[in-house]
Amino acid sequence: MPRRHIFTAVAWPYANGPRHIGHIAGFGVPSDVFARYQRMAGERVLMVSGTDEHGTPIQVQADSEGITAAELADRYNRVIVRDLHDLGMSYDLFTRTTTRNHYAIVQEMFTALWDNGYIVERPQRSAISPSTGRTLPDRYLEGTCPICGYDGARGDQCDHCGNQLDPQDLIDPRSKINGERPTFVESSQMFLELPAFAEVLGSWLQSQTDWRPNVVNFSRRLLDDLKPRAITRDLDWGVPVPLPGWRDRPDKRIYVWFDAVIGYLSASVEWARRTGDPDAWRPWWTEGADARYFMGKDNVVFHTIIWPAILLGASGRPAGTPGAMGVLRLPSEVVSSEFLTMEGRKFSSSRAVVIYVRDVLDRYGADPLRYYLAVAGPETSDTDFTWEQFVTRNNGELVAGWGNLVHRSLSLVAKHLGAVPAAGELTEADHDILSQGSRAFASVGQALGRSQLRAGVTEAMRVVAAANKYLSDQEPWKRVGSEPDRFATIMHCALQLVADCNRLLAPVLPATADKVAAMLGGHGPFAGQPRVDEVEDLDGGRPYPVITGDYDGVAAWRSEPVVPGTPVAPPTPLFSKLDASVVDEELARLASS
RNA sequence: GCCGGCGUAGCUCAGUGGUCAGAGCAGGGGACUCAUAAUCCCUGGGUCGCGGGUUCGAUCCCCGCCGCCGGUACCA
Repeated sequence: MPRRHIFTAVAWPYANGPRHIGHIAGFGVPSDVFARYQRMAGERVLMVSGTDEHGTPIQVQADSEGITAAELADRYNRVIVRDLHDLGMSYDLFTRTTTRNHYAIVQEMFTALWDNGYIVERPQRSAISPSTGRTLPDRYLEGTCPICGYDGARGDQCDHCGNQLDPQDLIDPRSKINGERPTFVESSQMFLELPAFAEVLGSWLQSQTDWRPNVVNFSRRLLDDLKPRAITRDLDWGVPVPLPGWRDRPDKRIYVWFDAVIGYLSASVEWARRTGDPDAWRPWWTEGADARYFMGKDNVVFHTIIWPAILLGASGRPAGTPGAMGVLRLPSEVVSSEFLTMEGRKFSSSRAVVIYVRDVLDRYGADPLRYYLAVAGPETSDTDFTWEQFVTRNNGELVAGWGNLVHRSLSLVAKHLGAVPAAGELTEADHDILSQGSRAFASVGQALGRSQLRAGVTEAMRVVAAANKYLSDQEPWKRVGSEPDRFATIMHCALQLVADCNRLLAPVLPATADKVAAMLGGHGPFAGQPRVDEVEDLDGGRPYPVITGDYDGVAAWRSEPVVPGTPVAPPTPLFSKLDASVVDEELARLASS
């Protein structure tokens, strides 16, 4: 079977701070498990992302710290790169939106849309901060609600009475940033003509029968009321507008969301250029490829409406001619996760309801976190994270389930045999357990290929449990001296199951998988691990770190026979049992931070 | 307000128009000792939110209600 091209597009984390585990649960673990599975299954995967660094929030935060937006973005780009690398995210390229390559591609796409008539200039009335001259987004506006009189109404909506508001109607409007009264100024902005794509988007969405229902339903409703959307702002931090009279203006920039989604394309191009073949990205952007996009549900509108509209318009659809990037394929699936809540509350950095990825990695390691988020993450509905469940899953499933299977099997072999034994005659029980291992590749693979992590991991862990039961039933430790042949056969089967389960779990537990593979006597790459490279900007900009990796030669998604005679050393524990006091410690951290 | 989702054993969740509604964990009992007191077996426990309706029959379909949550795109 020919290898398919599978584009794995991972939502771009915003570089205004460290990421918390809710972010990772939404875009991180699901995308990486999917990509790793597809690579093991033999497909050609291109997985890209980067930090999203433009926009008002970064500008505002930089101002408050007395540094430039670029300096702030540099800082958090580095923090996020380190977090995602340590989490084991196997990007082919994790870059950023402040590269010259990205600027160029964004401008190409803008130009293509402009040439096809899908971008038009219109006056727009918007709130401007008098002290900076910058657009003040609705989220930074507050005032008294003209409908109910509530004083904390946001610019676009009153949290008290729930009515949608026009910012200009706010009584006594003020900036949340510095309290000043905004001025409402009419200025020219560029608008993306979303209504022109309504019909094409409608039939495209209609044809998606196997997406998660929440994504399709939500998107179809949006189509009913599409309006042109401003894609520029009065701001000096962002990609310049590539038009005469606009290009050199210091106060007009492309809106952050327009440029951020184009990152999927620019990162693909950057990856290709770095491989030495500037066109190498194209096979992942043609109709024959599979293009999966992973994100939290707050990003759905950008991936099912705005990004497809950009792709369509720049490709000359529904009318026009393809731009410089050619005809670009639409997402084949938009995979959205719901939200993770934290001990019953919504994540909120400002209210210290937050668990940072870095802290979990440092204290408990990447794989336990990946495992938890894969098996108990917000796959189909909002899901609560509790430390108690984290500890319970870690101890009961990783330590006592999978870790124990590996440890007891390898201990017995190392102690009494020193190498993988050959199997003698197989009993029915032997055949049965071996068959459970080999058959699981189909069922677990099907689940992971459809981004059903919970089902896939649960199925793999069922095999782990069956193997533990097999050992308990066969009681090999009673046959060491009395029935050496039977002992060898049982242990051969046990090691085969360890090897099989290790592959089944490798997409979720890549670091652990490498350890187990090594303990079974393997050499060379097994799961494949990312690395951080410091690179030069390809077009003369500043250097920056990227996450990349060579994932060729990862273990195959099938049962491979263990080889008799391979030396087996005594194992070291794979996971650490967590004391119940961890729960109290972490809760205390939350409460006091 | 509008749109959507959820409400199933103590906890976290799965599930189907029809034999006794399931899993894991927690609880109770037992076996074993290779293994990080890990593993394995047995077991108690549920008006499937409430009230109607459709149907021979609904936890799963429809309506209403209560509760919880999310979205409401110029917040990423």
